[in-house]
Amino acid sequence: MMRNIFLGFIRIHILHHANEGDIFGVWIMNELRRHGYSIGAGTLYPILHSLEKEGYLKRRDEVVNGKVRKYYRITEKGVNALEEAKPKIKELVEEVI
Amino acid sequence: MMRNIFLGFIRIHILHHANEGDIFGVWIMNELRRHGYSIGAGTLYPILHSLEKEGYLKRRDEVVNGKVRKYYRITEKGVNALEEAKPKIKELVEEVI
DNA sequence: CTTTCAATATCGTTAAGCGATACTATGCTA
DNA sequence: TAGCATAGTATCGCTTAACGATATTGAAAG
Repeated sequence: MMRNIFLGFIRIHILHHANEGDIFGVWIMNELRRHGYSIGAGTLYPILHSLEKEGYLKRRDEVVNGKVRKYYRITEKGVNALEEAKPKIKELVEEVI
Repeated sequence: MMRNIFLGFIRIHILHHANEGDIFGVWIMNELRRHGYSIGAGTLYPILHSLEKEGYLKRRDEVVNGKVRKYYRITEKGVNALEEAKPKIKELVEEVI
């Protein structure tokens, strides 16, 4: 029951965090686990790729501690999508809560 | 983007309405359309069936205008699930909004 | 007993989620 | 400079969910 909702929300959460700073796959997985949710790599990475492909995120490769990380940051299009989504989500949630 | 979120929410919406009164398939479809969302029969009915099977809803058949309707109403288990879900949803949404 | 109609049900296809496993590129060690 | 260890990313194959389209149901009307 909650898993569905969480999954529906995951793209919004990703955009939200990518709006506040640079994020990367493993960081997101940890962040979500901190909040009691978990997502596998096989789910997360395809989502990141599609968000990038659709222009909501942009990618920047960087070497950190000798390992390559793919940092993602929100784009203008992503910001717009996020801002458009917020009131709709609010409406959707407030009816029930 | 919004479709995902809406779909994640649909079970909660169904439970919510089934908590306020008797509901049935077509009514739900219309109710959602009023709010700007749509769901096909091929998606909705399997969801209703599974919610019933898992004990969140109970069904009652009734004849209305010479047609058989399957009315659904929330169960005790459904009420519990709904009440448990609310604060989690709130938390999930408030971080982003 | 045939037709009509609102409503429900399901079939076959497409898309999404997921665990498991493999890959990549760098720094470290010697 | 060859070899190894490791964080992080990528993808394969399977399972489950969403969906449009089409079929089925059963009471009532004629």
